[in-house]
Amino acid sequence: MPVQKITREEIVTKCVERFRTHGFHRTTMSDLAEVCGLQKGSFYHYFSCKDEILREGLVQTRDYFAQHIFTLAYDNGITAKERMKSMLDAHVAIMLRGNGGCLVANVSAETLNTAPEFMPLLREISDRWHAALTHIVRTCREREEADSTAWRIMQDIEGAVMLARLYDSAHFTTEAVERSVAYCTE
Amino acid sequence: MPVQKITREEIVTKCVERFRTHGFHRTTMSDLAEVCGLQKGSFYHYFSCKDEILREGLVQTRDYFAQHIFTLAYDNGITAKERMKSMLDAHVAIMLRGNGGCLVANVSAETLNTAPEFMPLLREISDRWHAALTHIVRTCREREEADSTAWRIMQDIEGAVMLARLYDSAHFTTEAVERSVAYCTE
Amino acid sequence: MPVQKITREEIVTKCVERFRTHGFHRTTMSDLAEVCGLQKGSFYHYFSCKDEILREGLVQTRDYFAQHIFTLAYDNGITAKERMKSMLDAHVAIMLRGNGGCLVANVSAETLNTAPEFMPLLREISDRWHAALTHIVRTCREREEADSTAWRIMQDIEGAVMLARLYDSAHFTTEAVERSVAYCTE
Amino acid sequence: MPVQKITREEIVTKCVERFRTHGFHRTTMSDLAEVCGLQKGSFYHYFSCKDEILREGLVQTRDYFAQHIFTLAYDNGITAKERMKSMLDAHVAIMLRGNGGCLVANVSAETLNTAPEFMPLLREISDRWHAALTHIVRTCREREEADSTAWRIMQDIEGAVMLARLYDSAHFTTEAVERSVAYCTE
DNA sequence: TATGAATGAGCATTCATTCAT
DNA sequence: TATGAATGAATGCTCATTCAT
Repeated sequence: MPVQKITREEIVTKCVERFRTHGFHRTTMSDLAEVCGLQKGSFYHYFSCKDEILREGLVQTRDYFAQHIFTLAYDNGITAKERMKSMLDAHVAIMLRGNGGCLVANVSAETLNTAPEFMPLLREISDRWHAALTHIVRTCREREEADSTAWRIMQDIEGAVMLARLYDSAHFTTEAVERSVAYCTE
Repeated sequence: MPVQKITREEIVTKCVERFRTHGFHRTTMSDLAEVCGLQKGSFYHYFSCKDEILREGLVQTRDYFAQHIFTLAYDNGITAKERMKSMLDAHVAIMLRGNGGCLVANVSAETLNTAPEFMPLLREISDRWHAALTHIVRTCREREEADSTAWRIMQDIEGAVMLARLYDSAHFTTEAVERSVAYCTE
Repeated sequence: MPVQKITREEIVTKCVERFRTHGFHRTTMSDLAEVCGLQKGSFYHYFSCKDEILREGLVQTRDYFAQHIFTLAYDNGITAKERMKSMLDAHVAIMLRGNGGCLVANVSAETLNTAPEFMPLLREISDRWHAALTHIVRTCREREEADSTAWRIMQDIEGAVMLARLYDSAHFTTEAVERSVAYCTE
Repeated sequence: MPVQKITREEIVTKCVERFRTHGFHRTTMSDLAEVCGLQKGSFYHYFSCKDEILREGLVQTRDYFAQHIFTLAYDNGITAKERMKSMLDAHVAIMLRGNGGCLVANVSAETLNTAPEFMPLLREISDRWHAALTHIVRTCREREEADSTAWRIMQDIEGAVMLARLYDSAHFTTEAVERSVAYCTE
């Protein structure tokens, strides 16, 4: 029996990273094959089509963030400020990797009007980020204000990531994180 | 000669709008032809390639914003608050048209890593927006603070537009504009 | 009335020269327009199609050679050697111009199997060259030998022009002309 | 995987034959596909572009001639006359096949001024032919004379092939071969 | 499961030709 | 006569997908 070179999960990870940095439509199945060290034809044993790879990539991203990033918001051992900083730093680091930007923002830009089937997943990732931020901000704000502050932070970070890519400078995100941390009094 | 059906400027306007709402790579020359009421081949009388249409679209957008949107920042007859509101309202209205989002953000997402030749134009549009915002904020803030506040407003608006598309709701942008106006005291 | 910028004859001259140096199929109507300082559409007032330009170019070439090159063979004031030399020198100079090669050879290569309608004209030019050479060689050879010597000279010259282009060196033609002159024993 | 219908080598053989008989620019990818019994798109598994097919065709031709035609010049078992005759007969038979002419001459005519990247390969084929001819002629001539005689033979043959196509008659080549054989005394 | 040759619809682009002015 | 915008068929090429092995 042939050795399984690469797991389905690893394939999805590499593909979604390529989508994030190079765009969905600009990435060919050949690109994905090369990135994964597979042959083009082999992909169709794992996935029925290119769209499915993106769909699964979004699912994996949603779950990864839920387990490894957004959980930082619920760590009761540290202060709200500390949680905010560690969570956003981790998130931003992923977004800036390879100057690729935010997967949700990029996929939204490419698909919202032409392939709306990805919208629910994109919203889900976004919703969970919002929930994590709200949870942190609730330590020092009323429910309603915490809710809108969380959106505001998301907007600030997303805008910062966009500018960080455009101007090739991390200071936009650094300051956006600082501002976000500052919302947490105490 | 056959009557000119459509001016070069009109073509660019229609094409760039298509790029904004449907993405550059997802838009085919056939799409553009249909949008403009021309045959595919006729495009090559006006432009040497698809990239050139985008490039010219960005130039046109830059100039349009410089003349019709960012000038609102320099209107001395009204207050800073009023200028901020009218400028951002006009800008946001364009971005939300057809649920297409921000041209600069969308084109950046699609091309920054794969076709960096568009970066200078994208930055130029962004720079001019920043200059206009800075000019307004200077009425009530020191130079340095005005500068960083302008970036912050841009991030807030860009993030708001992204969320407005994703959630199909204008309240993100409405509130971002309100917040931006509120930076202007008096 | 608009000034006639360029005569039909001049147009044909410039076009056929382009065909000779760049090939018939590699030359576009736009190329021809540029070479002639005309607009593309204007060509169709002079010629019904691209093929017609070539056809007329071959006719013009045939007549030009008959009047200006091959007549040198019939100049009774000078020796056979001198006639051979002056005629071939003039002919070769035209062939090597712009490293373009022999029009008849080039058009033959491109069209003989795909557009045989040009064959009669190509043969006609060739026939007249052969007749001129035969006339010179007859001064010192029997009819039959003169005839075959003329063909032999043509082959030598055509091959020399081909090699002169390939190796970018005129010595092939120089020597072929010398050999041809040497056939004439006064 | 689907059985390989045709080897890369067979594809190149069929394509280059088409280029020789119909010209490079007059041959479309659809023509090549039809000739090879493939779909247009399938070609791009083997070659990156049309030019590459020609390039490889020239390489294959160079190697084929080196192994099957020019080697006849070095056969010590037979006389120089016999070697000259067998080599040129084989060569000419290939050139006259399908009334296509000489590949080197035809490709030179079409590409020397517009796509000079093929020149080195064209020269290489020509050089090897010259070397083979020189080797034969050396049996009865001094080095320098043998060298120029070899060029002379090439010119005679190339010119003969051109005329054979134009007049649809093999007698030009037959006599050119006879003349070439006659250069070998003894 | 894995391959990679093959597909065929579709892409950006070219170009000879048309035609209203 | 001259234009040049417009055409549309055709070109070289791409790419997601299929499938026999």
